[in-house]
Amino acid sequence: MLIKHNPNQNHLLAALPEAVFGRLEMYLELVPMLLGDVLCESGGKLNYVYFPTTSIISLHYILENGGSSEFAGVGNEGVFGIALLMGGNTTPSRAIVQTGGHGYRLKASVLLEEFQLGGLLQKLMLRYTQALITQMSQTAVCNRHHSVEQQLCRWLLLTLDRLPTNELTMTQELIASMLGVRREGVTEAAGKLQQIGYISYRRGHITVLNRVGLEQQSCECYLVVKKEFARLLSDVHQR
Amino acid sequence: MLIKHNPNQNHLLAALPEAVFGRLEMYLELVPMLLGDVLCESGGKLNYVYFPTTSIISLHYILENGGSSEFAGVGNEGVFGIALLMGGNTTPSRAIVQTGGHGYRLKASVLLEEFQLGGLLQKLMLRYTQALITQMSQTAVCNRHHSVEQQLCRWLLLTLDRLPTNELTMTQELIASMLGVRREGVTEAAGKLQQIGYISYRRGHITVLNRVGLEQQSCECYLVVKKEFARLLSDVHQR
DNA sequence: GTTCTAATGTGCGCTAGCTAACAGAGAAGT
DNA sequence: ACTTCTCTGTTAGCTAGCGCACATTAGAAC
Repeated sequence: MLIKHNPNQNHLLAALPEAVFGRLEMYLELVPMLLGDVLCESGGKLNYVYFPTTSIISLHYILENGGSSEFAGVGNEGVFGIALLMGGNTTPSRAIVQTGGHGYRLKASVLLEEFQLGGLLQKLMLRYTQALITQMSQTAVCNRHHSVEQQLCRWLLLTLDRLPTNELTMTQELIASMLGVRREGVTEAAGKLQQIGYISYRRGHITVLNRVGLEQQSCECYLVVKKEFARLLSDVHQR
Repeated sequence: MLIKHNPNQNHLLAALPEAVFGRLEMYLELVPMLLGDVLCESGGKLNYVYFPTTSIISLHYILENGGSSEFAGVGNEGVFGIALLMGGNTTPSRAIVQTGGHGYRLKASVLLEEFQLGGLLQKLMLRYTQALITQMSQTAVCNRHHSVEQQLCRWLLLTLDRLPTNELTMTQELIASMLGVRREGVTEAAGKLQQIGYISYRRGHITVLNRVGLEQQSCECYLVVKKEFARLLSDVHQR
């Protein structure tokens, strides 16, 4: 099975002007990213930034008592490793591969050098940073106010937007740890969504049957995030 | 009553090298910031960035159903208006004055111009952005996992760190809208804290009597945020 | 096919926080 | 002093989600 990989599968890389991309191209490494891979531990040093193409990265915080929650996700629309550009080198959170696939990585120093030229790459990265901020703040509010079912819808939709198909490979246990709720809570919510025919699932695989339905069942948070990403990153030039 | 105001009361302004500060100084406007002032509506245009000195700004998101939650606060350690530098010009959130006082504002274009020089101001702003990101992500996790009482402690401590005294002027109603919980929930938690002697309050005024106690009662989130701010912004040169 | 393991289904008691309604008590104005 | 208004205290159900225990079953491994 020969799959064609291409940096342009990542929207940010695809949005770089020819000249910038040319400078970076030779340093881009295609890497397989397996489910569960930890790209960066809490407080760990970041040596690379990652541009997912077919994979999805989840940004988590792990509490002292073992609990955890995702506060942002990164798929083919984005990049993981922003903290490097911000000058922090690390973060108190953990980055883990939530959906296996591929991505391109770039040595920190290479990206940083280009960033400091202050050109379009810088602009693009900053725009993306703001989009990420919106995602985080919305997650904070959503965690406070919305039901597990609403949050599951939001999460499914955001994940779906990053994948080429309408099927995701994902156990309920894993989803629960993303949302920071009990596995049983996810089972219940997912069961409900299956009953009304919006999704169907079997052991580790979820297929979305009715996207519009999910959007209606979801809280407003999904659309807020989606629209903000579109607003911030729509006017960036695509090669 | 003559209070001496000084831009150096804001830590970011104070951290600017002489040369940079010199370029900005003439554009800095001292402005009173009154409790409840809305600096920026959701989706509203940002014309200024604000460097609080004695005031505190709260970043909120207002839900369709009227509910709301703070996802970050900005005091004398920071600046409001980062979205301008990120190139977004606006955000889906609202910025409101949570504690009245003063601050300095700067025309967006002036700061942006200096930012684009790529010097120390840029570095400082990016560092601060990362600290803000930590605050937001921690708020997201905290909202999911911790009790109202723990969150109240966290919030009191973060607010206290931005004020010169150990008294805050703040009704329980207002705190509740910050935390995104019921007013009664705050009454109960505050009552408990008062009973064990950590705070005392009367109609709109809260005095912290035992800071260490609060830290123990609080969830880990307070210290995570505090330490990350220190880590990211400690090595910046202070004039 | 058989076995075994991990994923899912379900039930039960419990608690935190919510809705709602109202009582008491400072503070501020007249 | 008196009124008024806003803040705080308190109560009584109610519900979502939790913790825990255990049953069931799909699918992988052998």
